[in-house]
Amino acid sequence: MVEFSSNDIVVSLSAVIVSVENNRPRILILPSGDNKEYASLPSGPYSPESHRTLELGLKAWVKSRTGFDLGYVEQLYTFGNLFRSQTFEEKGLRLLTISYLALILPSGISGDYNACWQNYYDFFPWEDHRKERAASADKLLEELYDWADEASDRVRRLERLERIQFAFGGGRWDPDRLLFRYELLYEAALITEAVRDWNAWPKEERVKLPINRDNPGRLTCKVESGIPLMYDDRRILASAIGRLRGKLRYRPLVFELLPEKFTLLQIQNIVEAIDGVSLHKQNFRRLLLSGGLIKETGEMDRTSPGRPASLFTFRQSIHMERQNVQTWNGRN
Amino acid sequence: MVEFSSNDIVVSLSAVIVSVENNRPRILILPSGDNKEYASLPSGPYSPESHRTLELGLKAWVKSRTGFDLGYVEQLYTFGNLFRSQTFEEKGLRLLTISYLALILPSGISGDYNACWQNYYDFFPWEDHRKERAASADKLLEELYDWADEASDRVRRLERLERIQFAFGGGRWDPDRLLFRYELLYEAALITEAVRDWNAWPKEERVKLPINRDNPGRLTCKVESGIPLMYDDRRILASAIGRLRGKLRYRPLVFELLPEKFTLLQIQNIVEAIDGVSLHKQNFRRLLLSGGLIKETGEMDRTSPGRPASLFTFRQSIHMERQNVQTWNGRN
DNA sequence: ATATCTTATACTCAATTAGAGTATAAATGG
DNA sequence: CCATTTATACTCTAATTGAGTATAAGATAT
Repeated sequence: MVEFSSNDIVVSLSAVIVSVENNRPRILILPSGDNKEYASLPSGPYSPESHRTLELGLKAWVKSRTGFDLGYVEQLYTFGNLFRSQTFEEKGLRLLTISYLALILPSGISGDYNACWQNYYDFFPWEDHRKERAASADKLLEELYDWADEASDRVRRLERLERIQFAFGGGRWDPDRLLFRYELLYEAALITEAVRDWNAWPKEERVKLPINRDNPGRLTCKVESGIPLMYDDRRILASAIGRLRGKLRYRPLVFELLPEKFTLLQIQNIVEAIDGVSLHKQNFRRLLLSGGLIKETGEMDRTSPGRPASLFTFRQSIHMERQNVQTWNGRN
Repeated sequence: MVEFSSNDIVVSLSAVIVSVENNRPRILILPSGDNKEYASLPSGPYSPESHRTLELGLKAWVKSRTGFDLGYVEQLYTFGNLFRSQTFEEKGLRLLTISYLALILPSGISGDYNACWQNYYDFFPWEDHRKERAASADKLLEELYDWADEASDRVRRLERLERIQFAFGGGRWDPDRLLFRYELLYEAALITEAVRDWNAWPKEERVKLPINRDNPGRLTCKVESGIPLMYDDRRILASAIGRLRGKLRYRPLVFELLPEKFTLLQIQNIVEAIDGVSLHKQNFRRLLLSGGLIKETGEMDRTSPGRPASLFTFRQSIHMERQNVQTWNGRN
């Protein structure tokens, strides 16, 4: 048997906690302040002696940092590569981060905690296409084309163009590709963190960083590319939102974000907020009704103007995640 | 900042390495022997000082244990709960396992390595429905109904029945629910590991184990429920195969398991082997041809009897994972 | 009361896709 | 020539999707 030694590994648990209020998708962050330069996701170290499972560890940390009791929690990805967290690595430690996605109902934050809600489009301004294609998407696209032009040879240039096409969709805008877009923008040094990370490391290590832009210093604030976060927290956030968008399409996750009783428009608004696109109302309705996941309560919602809407509940019978594929592709 | 201490955590990397040969889906395992009671997945501890990334660490271990250079590798899930690995936990260590799925082309194993290929239906005999519904599926189903009857009250009994329905499909058999089925069988103590784990722990801890069968000792070999593996390796395997099945449906992963040039039947056979179901040949063909992922080479395959088949290659242009949803639901 | 605004809901229609099957083609070994 | 095997083309129907139009039922302004 091989000798196990892992004294130089630090395991941390990070949470992307999402809720939607007033058509705004929000996540919980711990703001920057004092000596902290960047805001960060709620997180804490995993300690086996106090936590029976990883998930319980995560919940305990989130509770202690934000006051929230998490319900629906899903593990996402474990990050462990080099060049993620300078402060740890300088001490010879490797940071291993297990990331989680959590969905909760909107609610306030007690004054005891230094956490706050923030619209996640503040971090990805190019992602919100609900009213119209986000302006910053086109600006970033221009910058990406410049970046493609800067490639050292023809093959590399074509490869960059192809990735740009895939990410920003010659044909259709695909909300699920959020992470792919983020990583492309990072590599093109259009994301603040890319430049920050590049500058932080000694010269001889720089080539190993995942930026291959020839002049990474040229990111200035002329392009709106969102608020940076600590370490690679924005990447973790991107992977979480990308996953959430994808999963929403084939699993009944929306109900985690809805009250006991809700109207069909409420569901649609939440899905649209998360996906950043507008949907065809009548078809969305048809899909929901045929899906068999919800049932009418008989009650009416009269809080909004216009004709009152039926209130629905979701069928409790579906404890199991229903595998029913539900798609809502009809754009508006 | 909170004090980080993780001297009591052991991080290991485990691989589920899949290839398909002669319509048999196989995984690489390290057989039991000497003082090892159970076979296990190839794995090794993560050591930050030698591995830049988790994935490189995994590849290095796999190379050293089996001689294989992995190509396509995908991270799956990180397991870290208590009661996973008695040997570690007795020493006060918590085992954290990051699991990976790898796909490779079929090839032999050099005599230098003590690894071997094994059909994965040996571990999940109830999962192969290609020729007909697996016989063991129905036998296990009967046992599960007994288990449901043993529930302490009516509500619990109904909940069990519902889960059984969902897993073994009143309506349709869903290959993707492999993990769900495995966990149900484990809980009903129809999986050898369940009984092993239950017996291994001191009495006062037993209630916390995820088995709530009233008499777990009654698993005998009267039901064929597959070969057990070390620790929770069979659970890891179940999650890997479940994920592979699901992902195969909407991502072009099959090509990792195919040679440069292939016939359409070869693709179909691989998909059928992995999914454990039979598909409608003509419709499968139509789907592949309309998908735009493959192109004809002009050459013919004459190695099999019958009319020769066209040889295809997959379009190299698609570096990016194509998001094209390809479904093959037409059963035979 | 009536017009107007707003949202909900019902219904239509064409285009596409899925599921299942029939028919024919091109090879092989007797 | 035959049967046998696999490949491939084509048909047909039922669903599903994407995009509309039409109508209903409230609140509010005039």
